[in-house]
Amino acid sequence: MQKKRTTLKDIARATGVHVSTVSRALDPTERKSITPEVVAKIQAAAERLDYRPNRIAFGLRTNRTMTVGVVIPDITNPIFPPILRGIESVLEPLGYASIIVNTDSEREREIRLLEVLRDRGVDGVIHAAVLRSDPSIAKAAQDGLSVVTLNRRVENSNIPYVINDEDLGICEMLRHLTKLGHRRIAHLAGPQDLSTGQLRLAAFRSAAERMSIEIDPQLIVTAMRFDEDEGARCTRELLASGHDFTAVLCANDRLALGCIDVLRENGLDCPSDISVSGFNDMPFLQLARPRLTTVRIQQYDAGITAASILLRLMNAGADDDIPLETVLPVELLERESTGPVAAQRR
Amino acid sequence: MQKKRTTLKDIARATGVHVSTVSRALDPTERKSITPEVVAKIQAAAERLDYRPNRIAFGLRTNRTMTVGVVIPDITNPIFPPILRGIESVLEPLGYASIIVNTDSEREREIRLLEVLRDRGVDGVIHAAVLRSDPSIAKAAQDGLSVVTLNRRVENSNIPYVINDEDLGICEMLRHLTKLGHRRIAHLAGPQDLSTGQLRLAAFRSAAERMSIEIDPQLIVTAMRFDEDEGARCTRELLASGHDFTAVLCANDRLALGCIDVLRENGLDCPSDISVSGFNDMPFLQLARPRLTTVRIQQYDAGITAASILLRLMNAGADDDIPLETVLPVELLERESTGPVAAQRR
DNA sequence: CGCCAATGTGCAATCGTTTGCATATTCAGT
DNA sequence: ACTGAATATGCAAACGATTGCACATTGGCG
Repeated sequence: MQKKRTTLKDIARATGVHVSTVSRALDPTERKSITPEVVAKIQAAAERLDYRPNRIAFGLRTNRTMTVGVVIPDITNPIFPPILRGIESVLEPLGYASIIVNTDSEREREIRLLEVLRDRGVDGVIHAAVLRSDPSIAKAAQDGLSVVTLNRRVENSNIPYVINDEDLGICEMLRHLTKLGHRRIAHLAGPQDLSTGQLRLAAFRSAAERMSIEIDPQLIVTAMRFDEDEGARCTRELLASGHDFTAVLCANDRLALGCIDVLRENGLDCPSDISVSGFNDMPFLQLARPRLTTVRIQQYDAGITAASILLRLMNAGADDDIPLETVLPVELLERESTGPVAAQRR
Repeated sequence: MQKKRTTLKDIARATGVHVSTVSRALDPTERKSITPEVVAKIQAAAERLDYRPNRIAFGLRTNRTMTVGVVIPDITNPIFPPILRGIESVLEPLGYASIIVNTDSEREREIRLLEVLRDRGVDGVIHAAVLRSDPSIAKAAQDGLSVVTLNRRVENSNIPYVINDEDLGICEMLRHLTKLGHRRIAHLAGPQDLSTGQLRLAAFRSAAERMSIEIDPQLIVTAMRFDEDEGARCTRELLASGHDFTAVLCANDRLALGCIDVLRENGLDCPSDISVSGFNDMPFLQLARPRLTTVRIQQYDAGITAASILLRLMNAGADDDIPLETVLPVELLERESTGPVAAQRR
């Protein structure tokens, strides 16, 4: 029932020229081949009739939809909104719109949603939910779809990725804890099929080795998801194991929040009994008490960076060489959840 | 550089029938007019060639993009992600994709983004960022665009809207406070150009009247935005006014969080000195201490409801009568930020 | 055996653009 | 004034689907 919009044909009729002339007059790069006064006439008519180009027809003809897909695990996870705003801040001014889809970290969903995006002819995809080995996205990239991955990377591929300096973050955190006197340090690792989980665990191991801290293998527990429930479960496991520890370095903030809750349930105070650290500095973390010591990652900037790379990818001359890896700096935030190792141990 | 996809024409060539026959064979509602064996042959070919319909071409021909626009103030505000998931949960299975845009509550941005959405030929719009009087969206609806507003409503229009039972929520909160003995109750009102702000203030006034509680006009302070900074500012104003109060009923959670911070800065404990209440029960609120007494609104369900109504609107026979107003139930959550009025007043 | 209705398929136009090519006009140079 | 280039515009074919209509085939029935 939409009131019909004015088309090139309408303008052509109104100005007495051919529709192709109108098309050229309205296209900045083609405009030069048209007499200035007829350009003026056409622009005036376009203005008067309130012409708005039909992007669908444009898309069909040119095979460019000016749309990008953004794949994330779950928009409800607060680290993603800032990323999305970052992406939007570079893409939207250029006329791109984005379609955001949530995979809930389910492989079938991810595959299906990727199909959906391709069906809609997106010009590119920013993917913040890839698995470490992810054939579907690799294949899409192979087929010529422009793809950038964010926060994670798919191995053995030449898909550009933007990640945070996980290594440095973990390393600084570990140094921070040792400086406070901690030696028996547990690690709540993230899911190992996600590159962040895997990277942070590897970073933990290698940093410990470098600093000559002996890590009891029993003190490394792996979560199946990055959420509070898993943080709680892993902490219970840790306590049940009977192995002693004075600090827990968690692979992200949500694990840390779950961890602190369980410690409290068991009469252990954070930080006076046990220190706990997070990773990400997610939004709203400042509401939690004790305020969590964590590693800040650049969420908004990550979005900006990924979008910029995607742009270059989409408009790439083959000449253009796009950086495969971009590592964003991180920052240690010392707050209240970590403190000096207690004098008397439990 | 995309590897070219298979089209109806390819299937037609492969099966030796006309492209229109292929189209019909693949369309469930048209299928019945084609001989079963040729349907089978066509489907087999479609399968074999991995045919995926081109939605762009479909959109151009049928004027249906199977895309809806979702307009929100800011995805970074945690009440929106659940709403979006709710919307997605009904629209995505039906083949719709959504384009989400952030207005940052700026009128020009809102107008421009609405244009963007219309340019892209969205089939409908869910608008959670309208102003109380909003000509641009009213005009769009007039032009035949399907629109539903969410959380807010535009006055003097017949645009269907989904809101929460603000009235009931405020009323129950006020009753809760009075039951605790509070009489001198302040109100941190939201922006009055947003219908939630306006509705909640009106509800506050009328509920107070119904309960015969006298409200000092000086104890009503209006925020310019729904955020912590404004909550803080208004609370300072309240304290500076010198008027006495024992409770602050805030128009939303973020105002309440800002309020509590400022009270604490001034040596006032919540709830033992002053009770504070919020509204929305936004995600991550449970991290805050004291845990905030608030009114839970149904965020996910609001998304579901709005999407369902939009669907009916988009597929409306004129016969179909769509509810103009949907009011979702709310629930009072008594937590720690409200308590009995202190024996000795400051 | 012939006629008509029913059924299945093909034809071609259409949606609104873009774009390679053909054509018409202008203009400069001799 | 005539040729040839340069320049501006028009023509028409795409892009990939849908859909009203025409046509051909079949089968039933008198």
